[in-house]
Amino acid sequence: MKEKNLLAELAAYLFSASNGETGRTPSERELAEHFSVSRGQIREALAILEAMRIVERRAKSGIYLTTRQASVEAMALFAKAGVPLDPIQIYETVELRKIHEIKAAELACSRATEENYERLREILHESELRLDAGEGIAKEDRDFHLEIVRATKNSVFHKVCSVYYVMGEQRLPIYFQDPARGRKSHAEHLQIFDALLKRDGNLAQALMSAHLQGVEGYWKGLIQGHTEDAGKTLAPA
Amino acid sequence: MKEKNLLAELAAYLFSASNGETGRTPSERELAEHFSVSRGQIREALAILEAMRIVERRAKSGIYLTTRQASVEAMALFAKAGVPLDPIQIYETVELRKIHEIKAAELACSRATEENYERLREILHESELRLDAGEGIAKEDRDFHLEIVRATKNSVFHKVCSVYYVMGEQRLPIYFQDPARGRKSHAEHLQIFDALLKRDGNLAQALMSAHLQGVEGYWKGLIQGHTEDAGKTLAPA
DNA sequence: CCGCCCATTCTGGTATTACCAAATTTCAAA
DNA sequence: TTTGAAATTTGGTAATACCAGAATGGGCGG
Repeated sequence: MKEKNLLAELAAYLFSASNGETGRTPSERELAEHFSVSRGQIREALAILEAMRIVERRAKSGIYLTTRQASVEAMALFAKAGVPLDPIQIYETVELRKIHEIKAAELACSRATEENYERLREILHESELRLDAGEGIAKEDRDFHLEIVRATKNSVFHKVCSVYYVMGEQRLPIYFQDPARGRKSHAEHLQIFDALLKRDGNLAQALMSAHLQGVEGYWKGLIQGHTEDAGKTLAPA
Repeated sequence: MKEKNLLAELAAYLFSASNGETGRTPSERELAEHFSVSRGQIREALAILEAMRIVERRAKSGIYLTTRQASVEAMALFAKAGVPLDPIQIYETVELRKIHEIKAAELACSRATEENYERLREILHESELRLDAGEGIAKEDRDFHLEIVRATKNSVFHKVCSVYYVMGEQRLPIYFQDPARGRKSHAEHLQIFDALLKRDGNLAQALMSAHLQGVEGYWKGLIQGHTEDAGKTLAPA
C-alpha cells in the first residue's frame, strides 16, 4: 500500500466494507490495522472525508456513510482513485457543464481581456503540436474550457467549474484516444475562439452549445453500453 | 474557545498570523498551544484545510497559505466563522446563482415530480407562517431555491448549488431583516411556483430572472456602501 | 418464550510522549 | 564577508492511555 493515496484508498474501502443496512464502517482501530498505519493517520483521512460529507463520525458510536450518493468532492476523489462513478452522475456533470459553459462563452465575449486571448492562443497552439504528434489533447481541452470560464472574471464561477474538471482527469484521456475526436474538438475550439475574438456573444454561445452537444452525445452512447457493469462496483484497494 | 469551531477559528487565525511575505504560518506545536488543544487536533484541522487547498504542508519545513484567494470551500468556511468575504466574491456568487437558477427553473418545469411540488408547497406554507409571525424567511428562501434545483433531477447540479448556499447562512438573515423584503420575495416565489405548476418553462425562467435581479440589485447597493471596510480584514478569534 | 435491565465491551475524542529525517537557522571559523 | 558544520526546528508517524457515552449481550423476571 503506497501511503500517498491513503485518502482515496480509504474512501473506496469504506464503501466496500461498510454495513449495507446501516452504513456503519469498520472502526478507526480496525482501519488503522487494515492499512498498517497509525490511528492518527486514519483520523486525519476521516476528518477530510467528514468535511467532504462522505462519512459522519458519531462520538462513541462509529463511522457511518452519510449517503450512498457521493458528494461532488467525493466524485473528484473517487475519479482520482480510479473508482468508477455512477454513469448517471457523469451524464449529470455534462449537463451542468452545458449550463455553465454556454453562459460562460457569452459572458467571456464581453469581458475577456488580452491576457485571456493570449492564453487561449497558447493553448490552441499547444493543441496543434500535440495533435500533430498523434497525441491526445485532454489537458489542453480542459485548459481551453476553463480559460473561457476565467475570462468571465468571476472567480467563484471558475472555482466551481474547476471542481468537476478534476473528475474528468481520468476520463478525458479516454475521450481523446481517438485522434479524429481530437481533431474535431480542436476545430470547434478554433471556431469558438474566433467568436470570442469578434465578441459575438450569440455566436459563441451557439458554437459552445453545439460543441458540448457532441460531448454529451459521446457519453450518452458510452454510458448506455456500460450501464450494468459500471457504477456501484466500488473497487477495493 | 469553544472547540466546535476549531476549523474555522484556525483558518481565520492562520491568515492573521501568517508571514505576509512567504505565507508561512506558525508551526503545529505553536498552534496547538495557542488553541490549547493537542497537536493531533491541529493536524486533523490542517488536513482538512489542506484538502480544501487553503494551506500546504511542506514536510520538515512548515505550513504555508497556498493563496490569498479563498477557495469555494474556504469561502463557505469563513462565512460560517463570521469572517467577512470579499464583497466582490459575494457579487460573483449572485451572478453564478443567476446562471444556475434561471436554467434550473426551466429544467424543473419539465422534470418536477409531485414530490417536488409537495415540498415546495410545504416551504411556501412555512414561509407564510413565519411572515405572519413577523419573522425572517432566510431558511425557507434557501429551501425554496434549492428545491427547484433538486427538481431538475440532476444531483450534481444540486450539490454544487448547495455549496454556495452554505455561504449565505450568515447573510440571508440580514437580507430578510426588512419584513417588506420577505413579503416581496414570497410573492415572487408564489408566482414562480405557479409557473412551475403550469410547466411553463419560459415564464418560470423569466420570473426567476426578475426575482434574482432584485437580489442582485440589493447586494450591489449594499456592497458599494461597504467596499472599503469589508473584505481583507480577516477577523482573528 | 418474550421483554426488560444492567454490566461488559467497543468506539470515537483527546492528550501525551517519543523518534525520525530533512529543512532551517545559528554561529563560529576562515 | 563568506562558508560550512553543528544545533535546532518542523512536519510525519507511531504508540499508549484515559474518558465517557453508545452498543451489545446475557441473565433475570414475567
